[in-house]
Amino acid sequence: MPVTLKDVAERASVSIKTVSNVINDYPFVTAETRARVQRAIEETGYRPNVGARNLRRGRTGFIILAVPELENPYFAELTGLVITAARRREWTVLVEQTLGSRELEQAVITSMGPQRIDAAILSPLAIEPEDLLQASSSAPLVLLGERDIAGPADHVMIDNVAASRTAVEHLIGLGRRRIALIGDEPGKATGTSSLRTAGYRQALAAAGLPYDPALVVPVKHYERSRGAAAMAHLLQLPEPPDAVFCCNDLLAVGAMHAALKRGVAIPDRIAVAGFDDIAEGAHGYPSLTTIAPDKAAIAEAAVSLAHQRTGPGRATSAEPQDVQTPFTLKIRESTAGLSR
Amino acid sequence: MPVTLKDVAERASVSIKTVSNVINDYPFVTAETRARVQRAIEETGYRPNVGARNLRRGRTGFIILAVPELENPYFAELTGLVITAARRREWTVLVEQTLGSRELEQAVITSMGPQRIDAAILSPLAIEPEDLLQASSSAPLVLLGERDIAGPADHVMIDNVAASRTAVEHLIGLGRRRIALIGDEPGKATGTSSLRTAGYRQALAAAGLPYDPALVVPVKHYERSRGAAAMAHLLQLPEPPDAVFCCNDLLAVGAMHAALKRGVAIPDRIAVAGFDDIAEGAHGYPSLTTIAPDKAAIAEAAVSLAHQRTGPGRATSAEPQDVQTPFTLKIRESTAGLSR
DNA sequence: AACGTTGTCTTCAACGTTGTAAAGAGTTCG
DNA sequence: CGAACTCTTTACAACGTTGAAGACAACGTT
Repeated sequence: MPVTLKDVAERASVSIKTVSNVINDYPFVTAETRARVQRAIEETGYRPNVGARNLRRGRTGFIILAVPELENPYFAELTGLVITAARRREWTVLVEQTLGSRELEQAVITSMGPQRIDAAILSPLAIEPEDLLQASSSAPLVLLGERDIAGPADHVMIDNVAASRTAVEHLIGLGRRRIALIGDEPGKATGTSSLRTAGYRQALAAAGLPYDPALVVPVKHYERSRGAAAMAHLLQLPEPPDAVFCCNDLLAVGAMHAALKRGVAIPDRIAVAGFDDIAEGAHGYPSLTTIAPDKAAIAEAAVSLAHQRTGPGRATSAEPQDVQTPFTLKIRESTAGLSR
Repeated sequence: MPVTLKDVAERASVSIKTVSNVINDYPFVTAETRARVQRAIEETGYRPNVGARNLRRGRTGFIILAVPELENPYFAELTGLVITAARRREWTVLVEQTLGSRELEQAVITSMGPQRIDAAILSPLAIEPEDLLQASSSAPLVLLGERDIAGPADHVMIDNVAASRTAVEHLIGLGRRRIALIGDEPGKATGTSSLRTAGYRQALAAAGLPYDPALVVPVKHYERSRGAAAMAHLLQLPEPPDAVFCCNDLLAVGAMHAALKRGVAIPDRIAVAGFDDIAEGAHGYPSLTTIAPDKAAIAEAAVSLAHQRTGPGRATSAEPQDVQTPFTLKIRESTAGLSR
């Protein structure tokens, strides 16, 4: 039987409300009663029932974090950071996996889950701009990723174009001239892949290198096996590339595996760079050069935006806000070479 | 403003309770009223407030899943599976990271988190047997891992001894004779590492191979860098091993990296086997031979046990239950060799 | 001495839901 | 034809909490 306010109140010989007042730091309680109540709380081991409290207060204390899948280490890491950031604001995180399904993402933005929530943070893959408009009436929404979709949602992002340009510039700086890209998604005009592809093209153009569509390999899904297949394809071209920029680290890991399996030395014959900075890349063989978004900053910004929207002054900032978080380029063996 | 029972009731011109009755499939409702209420529910878009419902029902609808860290892909994957299994039972999962801290693990087993919970599933690292006894009064607890700790908790496990014995037997079957182990934890008499070490010793003994303590490398933490350091140590021995069994895949990945970096061919000069079957190992270079626990079965069993304990007949099965889930050995390039 | 002020504590109602019990409307039966 | 039954719906209270407002005492002010 959990201890309730009633139990504490009886033990301290005060009303339930006085105990509540002590707990909520209501000022007009004598030091004497406060001490007595405090003691009763400790003796009984009372802990508030946040469910009941939030019912009364008209909030829920929950936010949803919806990511494509926890199996992707990038999202696993981000999830851990969001949980930590949310706790600082007395929020409990409900983790949801959308598996890239448009329906599941719609369910998140319209707050259709079983639990009521104060806000939602979504890392979108499949939703379309029109989905976003329907969601206006539900809980505040924070999207992770560039604002290429108009709609009533805050955004947290890194500058994907600049980041991928930085990565490709690094490859060019190494003297590479035939640079491929793995991770284009031809069907999608919006979304991460199009931005990263744009950065790739910008870097090529700035260096006066030709854009060769044969070197841009589309993938269906950002997972290791697709990266491997893409690399296999590139290696059998008549003129294979001397460097590959992969739109995320999972693709890069798969690509490296495929290359090594065929005896292609990395970075000697092909340099590889990725995006996300997952631990797997840092500790793989060879270790992976990559763009490292500041994941802690992303988590903190997302939770903070959600918090602002749910606070009392939410009317004031009706305009959707954008927050840009920093990134760095981490140069490792897959481009810089092995240090023996 | 969320829709409540009251809104639906007004629209259907019935009492709140009748709406509740319809929702809960109370049999004595005429088809006519039921239809009218159903329509009102659809028109208003009513969705029950599970928080209020569970407050009234005296349950919470939450279980805690506490894992060391989501960054470990094994736990990330397991977490996803537990969330799915819990949803089938109308449970919402609260994910907690213990980071191997004894205090945080204690907090889980004594239900000290902010939210009330119906049950807890813990993958323990640091708690000691005595911690478990204190927890008897709180929510039902399911532990992931062998019952080497007595206490009032259910257990879900694979046969760690048999599993590691299987892995080492595989190495022996390849003709390896100096087989090292990475991942011993000398201080801990209980826990995963001691069981896996035991399986290792059994396999050696069964094959008539000597047990050489110099080949058993302790680590502080099951992470990639520790595996790399351990492998570096093994390679500089006067008589280095020709195979290594790592107590988990992260250690194995780190170990392989360290070996490859030094130009040691895998599996030609050293074969490597791991434990956990994380995706990273399957797609790394070379791909990792490993023990694959049936993670879906673990998740399902854990949630199912928790469910039994919270059901109405909880008194009947006062005895702690153990469930053993299957595993398989996945043979890949790190022992079988590269297929070009 | 009557009054307002201030501080301290309590009563009451409500958040959204469901279990209990009772009320109302037929039906069946002795 | 009243009693006993069945079916259907409703009123009420309660889960644990907190905001609003009230009760009461002690105090200072005119």
